[in-house]
Amino acid sequence: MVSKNLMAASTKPIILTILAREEMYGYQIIHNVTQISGGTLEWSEGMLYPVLHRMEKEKLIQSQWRMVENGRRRKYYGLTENGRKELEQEKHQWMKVHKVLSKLWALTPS
Amino acid sequence: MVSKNLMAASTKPIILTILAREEMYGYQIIHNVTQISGGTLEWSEGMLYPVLHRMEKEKLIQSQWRMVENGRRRKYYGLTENGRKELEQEKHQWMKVHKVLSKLWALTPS
DNA sequence: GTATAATACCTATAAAATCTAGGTATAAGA
DNA sequence: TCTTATACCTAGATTTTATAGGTATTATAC
Repeated sequence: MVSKNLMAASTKPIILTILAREEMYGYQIIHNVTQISGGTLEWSEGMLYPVLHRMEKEKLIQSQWRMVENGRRRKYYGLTENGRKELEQEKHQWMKVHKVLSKLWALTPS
Repeated sequence: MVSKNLMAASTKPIILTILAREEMYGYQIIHNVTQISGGTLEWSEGMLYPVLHRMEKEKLIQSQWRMVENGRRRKYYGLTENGRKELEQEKHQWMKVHKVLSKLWALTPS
C-alpha cells in the first residue's frame, strides 16, 4: 500500500502516460494500473472517476461514449494536445524531485 | 516550481532524511532544502511549521529548544526511533512508485 | 431460473489538509 | 534609525479527498 500523498502525486502522471499510449475507459484503467504496478497500486472507482472528470474539465483528456457488442456502454478517454504537454511537464517534475531524493539518499548517513 | 501534489508527497521523506543525518531547526531546514535541491524546491515557513508540528505529534520527530550564543532561541528537531522506521518505509514506497513510472515511461510510445 | 459476481458508470457529503496572510520578537547591517 | 534577516507561530477560508453509497447490465454458478 502506498501513502495518500504519494498516491495523489502519481495518479495524474500515470493516467496521462497510460492514455498517451492507448484510449481507455475508467474501469479498464483501474485494472491496467493494478496489473502494471504488480499490485503496488490499487485504485478504487470512487477515487478515479472524480479525477477523470477533473482532468477532462481541465482539458487534459477528452471522453467519448462507445457501445460495445455486448450492449454495454463505455466511456473512453484519450489525451488532448494539452494533455500531452502536461505529461511532459509531469515527467520532468517527477524526475527533478526524484533526483533530489536520490541525492539525499545516496549520501552516507552520519 | 513543483506541483502541489508532488510537493506534498516529497515533503515528509525529505524532512525525515535531512533530520536523520543531523538535527536542525525549521528555518535551517528551509534553507537547506533550497540549497540541496538547487532551487527546485522552495519551501515557505507557513508550509513547513505545521508539518513539523504534525510530525512531532505523530512521534516521528522530537524537538528541543536551544539558546544560541547570540541570544536567539531555536527549536531543534531530531528523528525518533519511529521516525527512522518511517523513513525506511517512505523510501521503499517512493522507489516502488518510481519503478512503476519508470516502467511506463520506458515503453516506446505507440 | 435465480442468485451472485463482475462490469461499468456516477456523486453527495463528511472529514481532512493546505495555503494565505497574517502575527511576534530579536539581531544585524545600512 | 530603519530595513532586512533570523526564527518562530497560527486562525480560518478554501480546497481536496475518502467513504459509502447509488444505478444498470451481463456473465457465471448453482
